[in-house]
Amino acid sequence: MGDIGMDCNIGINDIFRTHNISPKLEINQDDSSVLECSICHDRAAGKHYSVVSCNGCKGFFRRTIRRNYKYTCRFDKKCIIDKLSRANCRACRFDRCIHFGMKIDAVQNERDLIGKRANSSYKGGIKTESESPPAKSMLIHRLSQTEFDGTKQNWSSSKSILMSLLHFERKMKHMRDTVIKKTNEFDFSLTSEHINNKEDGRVASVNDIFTSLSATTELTLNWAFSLAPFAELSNPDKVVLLKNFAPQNVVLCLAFRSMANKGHLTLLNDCIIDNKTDDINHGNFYKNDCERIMRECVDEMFRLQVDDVEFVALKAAALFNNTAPGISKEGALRVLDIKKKVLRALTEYVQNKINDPSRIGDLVFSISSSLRVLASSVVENVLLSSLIGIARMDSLITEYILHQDKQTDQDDNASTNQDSGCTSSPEQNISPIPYLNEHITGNIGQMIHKHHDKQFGDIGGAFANLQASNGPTHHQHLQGSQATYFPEMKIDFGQNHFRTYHDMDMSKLSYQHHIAQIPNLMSWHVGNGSGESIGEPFSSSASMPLLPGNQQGHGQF
Amino acid sequence: MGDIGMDCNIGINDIFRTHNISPKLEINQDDSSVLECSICHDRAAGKHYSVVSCNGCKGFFRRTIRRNYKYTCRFDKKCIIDKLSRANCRACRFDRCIHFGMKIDAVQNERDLIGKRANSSYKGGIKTESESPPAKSMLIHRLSQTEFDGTKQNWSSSKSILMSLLHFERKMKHMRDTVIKKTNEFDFSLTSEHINNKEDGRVASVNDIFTSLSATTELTLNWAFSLAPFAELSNPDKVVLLKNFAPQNVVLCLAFRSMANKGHLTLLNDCIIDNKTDDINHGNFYKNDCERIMRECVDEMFRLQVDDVEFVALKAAALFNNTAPGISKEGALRVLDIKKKVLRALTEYVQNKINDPSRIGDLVFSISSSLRVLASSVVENVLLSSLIGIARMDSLITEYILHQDKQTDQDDNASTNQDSGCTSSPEQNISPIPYLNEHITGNIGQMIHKHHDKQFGDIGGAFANLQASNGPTHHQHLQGSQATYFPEMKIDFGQNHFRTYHDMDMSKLSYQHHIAQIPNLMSWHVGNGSGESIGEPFSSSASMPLLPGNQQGHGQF
DNA sequence: GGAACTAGGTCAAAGGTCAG
DNA sequence: CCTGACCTTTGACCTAGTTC
Repeated sequence: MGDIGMDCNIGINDIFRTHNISPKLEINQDDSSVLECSICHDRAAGKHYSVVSCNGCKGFFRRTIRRNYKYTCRFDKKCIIDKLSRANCRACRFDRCIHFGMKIDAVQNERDLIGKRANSSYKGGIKTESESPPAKSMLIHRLSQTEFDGTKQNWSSSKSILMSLLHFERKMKHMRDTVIKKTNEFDFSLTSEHINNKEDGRVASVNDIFTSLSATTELTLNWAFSLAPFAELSNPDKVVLLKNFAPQNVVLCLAFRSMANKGHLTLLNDCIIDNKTDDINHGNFYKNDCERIMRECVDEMFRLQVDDVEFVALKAAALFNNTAPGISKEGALRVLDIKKKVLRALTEYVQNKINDPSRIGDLVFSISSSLRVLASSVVENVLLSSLIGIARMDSLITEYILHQDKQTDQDDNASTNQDSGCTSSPEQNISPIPYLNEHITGNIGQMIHKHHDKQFGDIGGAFANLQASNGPTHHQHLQGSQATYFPEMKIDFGQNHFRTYHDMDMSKLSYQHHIAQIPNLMSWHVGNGSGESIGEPFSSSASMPLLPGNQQGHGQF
Repeated sequence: MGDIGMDCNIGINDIFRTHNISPKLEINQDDSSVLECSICHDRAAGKHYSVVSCNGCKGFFRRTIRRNYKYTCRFDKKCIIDKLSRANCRACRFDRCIHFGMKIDAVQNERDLIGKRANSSYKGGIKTESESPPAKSMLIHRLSQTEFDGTKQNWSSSKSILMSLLHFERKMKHMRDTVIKKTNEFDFSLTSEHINNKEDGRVASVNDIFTSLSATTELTLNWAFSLAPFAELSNPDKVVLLKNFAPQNVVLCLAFRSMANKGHLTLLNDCIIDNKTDDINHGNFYKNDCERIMRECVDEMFRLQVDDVEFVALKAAALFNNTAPGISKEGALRVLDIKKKVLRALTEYVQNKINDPSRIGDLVFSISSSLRVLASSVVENVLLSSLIGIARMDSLITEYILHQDKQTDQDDNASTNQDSGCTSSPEQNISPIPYLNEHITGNIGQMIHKHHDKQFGDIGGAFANLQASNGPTHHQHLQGSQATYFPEMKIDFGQNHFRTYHDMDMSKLSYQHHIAQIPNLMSWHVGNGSGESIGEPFSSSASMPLLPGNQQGHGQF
């Protein structure tokens, strides 16, 4: 209390000053929620005792003065005062009130009881259900309505960071249906699929999987671009971060969404992937990933009971990855700064939330350690799905999950009908960074992914020779109607698959000789269920011991 | 929505806002004011944590959450909870609290003191404050002095955990030279190598790389078995954890050892791998991994200035992975408990060491997020090295890095001369867990890794045909003395390589048809630098745009 | 008169206390 | 040590007085 003297220059000046600085400008420009309490960074409710402050600090100051409380800090007078911790140390909170200029004299004496609502009308009438929902829904309404214009986001305090993240998370949720609907217009699947219902919901088809993947990616982009610190990065850095982050986000969101489930994953469009029952549509192709994501991520999230705040913070930490391959030096520094802030906010939140000193480490370690490795697995699956011809990809998946730069130098018309709005903005100023897709972790994946050589014909020929020299016994499926991914091969390839080839813009991405390396996979995955697929390369059940289930057995094998 | 769960979206606000949702509906519904506690039917004192409840249950719930108590019912989880018996079974009482909807998130963190106890006896807060500074400086001192004998290990307190870990870390360091010397007796390399010195030290040969890999693995096993909580696990669980951990540990130790370096990695035997200059021995095979490990791990460790304590704690957290594939349920629980203790110890250490609230999150996130993905990349590299014939593996690498179960039904004598003492113990009681090598993350790697088919001869033949059909121009290096990995091929394979084949026990692991799929990779990686390597499959610099640097240009290409 | 502010007050539901 | 009756503080929401 001794330092009150410093701020005792209250008087006529202050009265004038209040008016002069009146922040009307900000208020009507944006929503009032932008104003932040000087003392604790909570949302302010206007000026109180000359200081922009929240209701809590207002009441606290009034009570303190009225009742002449004296506080003593039990620590070293440096307590952090934010929304979560402001009640922890009243001495430091009051210090801040004084420091930021709350006027003791502005606290008036107790008034006469004005209690018009004395005990009867207020309680019964007002609070019964009819009025309390408006109050709450107003907040949510305002949160979801408020348009953060980027300049107004406050990323300085832990609290405001988490609030921003939560806000935009909520916003993305609202966009979900719209995005899914739009994405649904694109047909990802290349095979006819059975619709399959279980007690938990509709079992995901290949189309469902890729629709959810694409929609998740679109939401991810929207989300990232809403975040002020992200928007301030250079365009190349934005792309680098997004490419690095998008696959991880797929895993993260999938896991979080599936947290409460028992034994299945719930896709963005509410379809489920079950790792227990066999799936006739995708032949257990995704089961392995599914099992891993559940064991390493979903179960861990469930064990930890990860909440919304922790989820958004981990998400942001993964986005702002200062070691993302290809990031600029300045970008790395800025990104690191943000990452640290986010993780600091998470730490403070977790430690305030629960008195469990092991939680922060457990949470961060358990989730982050599996995130990238799972993401890389998912990416490889997607890559395989496209190579093998299970599904075709839209531009979003191609660019942000498979990390294939879009090029426009050649004729491709198949991929033009499906540009999703938000992708255009990040793409305009991209410099040609040599990008390593590190989600395809190892050498094998990377080799398949990266090499753009020009020996298509050569390898294609080698491949053809391989087939020829082995004779029909082992590889005769390649002569069936499904066997066609190489225009050069000229072996009865159907229109359908030719289109696939173009849709994926594979001619520019030069996976050709690698495709040549996985002929078996092609026949394994393509065109089952039609009854006429020929030549399973893994001809006996013993040959595929690691894909359990009954994907053998269709056709005549 | 259904997306993130309606009740999960507790924002920070909600912690303080719970009381807004307070419709007094129940009041007039019941007679006068005799509200009844939902949990124990005692007289309620209003709503608490969203549930109409009595003061007792309110306080009980708050204490349980605050202090993170875990209860176990001694009976059959059906205990009656009423006013008289509510204190009899905490587990069932807490169950009812949860069941009737008490919100964990509504429990706030501790607040400032309000009452009278300030005068004398209260000890909260002050106690830890005054004791922690000595603990900090003393810790390191005592850690470096204390001698543990294994049976006396104390894993209950944070301090003692870190001391144990530091102690055994130091012990491993002392064993280094011995282990390296022993490992050196085995010749890993299959090619003649040039010895190359740079200002920083000797450039690692292939032999150096695998010697260090094997020696690191051996030290890892020794280290793990020294740890009391590890030793108490079942043998199968030990193996599961070690297989999961060993590759990560390779990355972790490599990065930590190289932390102070600028631009190169230092192997266990002090040789260096430089990612800048070309290396004629391994033809830049490892450069990509090297670059990634440096950027994602070494640089981050340097930035964070990770110290010994933090290092050992992260190591232990990675070892005690409760989601390791194949772990038993009981094992997972025990391992989780240890992991949490370790991470708690790390958290406390970091927060005592430095007043930087962001550090713990930054440290754990930055290191753990890249660990597994890097490890999987290294594993794939090792796998490729052995498949391609760059090097042969000893039993340690085969088992703990490549995760290939040893089998003894066939004749192999080459691997008997190098069993390293500690490996025998975990192996005796291993039940045949189907083990998925998750370090080879994606489908591509997993397919290569997992399929045990019986088509060796067939595919081997296919491979031979491929070589033949391509003619000598492209693959003729395979006909050099190094070119022999398939006994069936009968192309001049030397005794040495026959032994390699047996060492790896490849006949059981059947990578064969996949090997057939990567012929190009072999010629790319093998045997360049000798001046006579012919037929780089990636023939122009434009063909490998994603490996920046100057690795093109050796040989005549 | 009324919109915008900022004093004031209210009270459910957080918190803490400390004998038992 | 935990319990729980009892007390204090908090802060979202509301009213009212003042100014423009």
